[in-house]
Amino acid sequence: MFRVRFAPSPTGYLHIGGARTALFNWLFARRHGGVFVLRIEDTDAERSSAEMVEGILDGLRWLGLEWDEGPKVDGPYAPYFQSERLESYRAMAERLVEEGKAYRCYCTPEELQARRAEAEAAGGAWRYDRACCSLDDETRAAYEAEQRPHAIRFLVPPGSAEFEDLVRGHIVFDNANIEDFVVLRSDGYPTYHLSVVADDVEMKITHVVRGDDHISNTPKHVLLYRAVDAPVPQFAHVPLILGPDKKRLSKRHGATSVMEYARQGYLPEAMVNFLALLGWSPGAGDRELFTAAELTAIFDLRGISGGNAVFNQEKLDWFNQQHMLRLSPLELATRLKPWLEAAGLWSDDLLEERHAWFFAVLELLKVRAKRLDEYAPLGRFFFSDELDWDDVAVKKHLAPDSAGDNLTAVSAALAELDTFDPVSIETAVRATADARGVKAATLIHAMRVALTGKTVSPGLFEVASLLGRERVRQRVHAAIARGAAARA
RNA sequence: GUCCCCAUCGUCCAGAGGCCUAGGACGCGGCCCUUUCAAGGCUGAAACCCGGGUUCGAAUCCCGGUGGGGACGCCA
Repeated sequence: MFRVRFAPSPTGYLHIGGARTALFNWLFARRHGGVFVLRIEDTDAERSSAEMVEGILDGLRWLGLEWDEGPKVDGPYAPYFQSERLESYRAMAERLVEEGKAYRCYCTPEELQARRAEAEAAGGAWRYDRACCSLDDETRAAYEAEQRPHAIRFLVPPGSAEFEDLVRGHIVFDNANIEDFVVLRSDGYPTYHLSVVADDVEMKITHVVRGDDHISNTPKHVLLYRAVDAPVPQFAHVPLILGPDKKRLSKRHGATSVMEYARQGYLPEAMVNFLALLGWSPGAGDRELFTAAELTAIFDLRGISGGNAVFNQEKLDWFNQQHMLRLSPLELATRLKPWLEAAGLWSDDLLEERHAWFFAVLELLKVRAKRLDEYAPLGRFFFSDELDWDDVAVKKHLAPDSAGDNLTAVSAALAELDTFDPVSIETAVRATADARGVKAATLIHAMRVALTGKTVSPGLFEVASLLGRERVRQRVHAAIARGAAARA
């Protein structure tokens, strides 16, 4: 049974990179019938907050990445907050000290910083000098007697740390390049290295799928696994997501929080599809559009590419539109509700007695919208009689001398229609154009401005049909007046 | 600076020695459709970082260089 985990630190919202890591873990678990664990790494009390935990949970829920064990779900290895598992880390650290695999370090952060700065000024890379490793018994006893605060450092053994990475292959680090890292801070809290390993061991994690930025931490982890005699899990380090400038994606690049995209009108299914294909490929075939369910059926770690990937919002837009196009009318309508409400265009009968009309409207709008936020501005004229007039359009299509007569004629022709469907309307408009010796386009453009206030809209005949005979009549007449006013 | 990772169109990917005249997608250009804008169809421009090997044959394997990224915290 495969067990994977996503282990975010609640020091910020769920960002794009974390979301993709979570997605890969989730897909891997679902693909192999494994368990997806969510563990909150809140051992940095200073920077962690409950609010951020909620933010991360919201992000995961929005994406649909439900976890099998973790906050609010629980499981055999609860609790899933590291701040509630401190005893376990302390025990592991003490065990390492007892076994001579770690030692107490009495150097203060200030001293270390000074020594580090000194070494760097001299042009060398600083590595802890093991000052406290070779303390004589007397000094050590004295320190202990006065209960001097101390951290616990792992004693890096000679040799090398190597591991098999599922996406990179064999990776070797010379232990000489690894310093005696702190595993337990002087305040009794574990550092990341200790807590991840301790938890991954206890939670029986079999595959660690995480960002590339952890690759240089991995040898430390391997050393810890060995020190406590635990089986080393499989690692898979996935490439990072970069901004357009090829730098690691960060706030500088604009929206990086997943929920920010939700607020911008993106669909979670589009985000999932897009993220899945950022750094991963199903291999053969040219298909790019997938649902989450489809992805869980084909996801394979072997399809992860080696190089970093640049986040391309234009492609996200495309995915978003494609997924919107595939939503059922009811589903689309449901997602749109908050947006139309915010625009003051919503009313409950849109999903009740007027649903057929509403769905038809959405059908016309959805090929023109890339995001959910675009429906209201695009289709406002369907829902409200207060048109947002484009002055240039009025001047061009309504103000000309012939415009009034043209519209009057069209209006008269439409009034004769038995049925107010697109085909009948089109026939009537074209016939009117012929009768008046003008191009149909002239009437169509004037009609469009009359009905929508703008020069851009869905097909005029569909628009007119959906607006209905009465509203069309009223708007055309209002437009004639407006045109006359603009002329004067 | 040290260590590690990576390297195919502008971007995301395909390519696991001959199938490559290097394929798809986004974006960009053109054409078609057409009442505008989209969507859709067709189509064009656009890449194997460089240098050495190995091989009958290399985008694919090896070495070096260059370039990019990441890590070097009592952050995670």
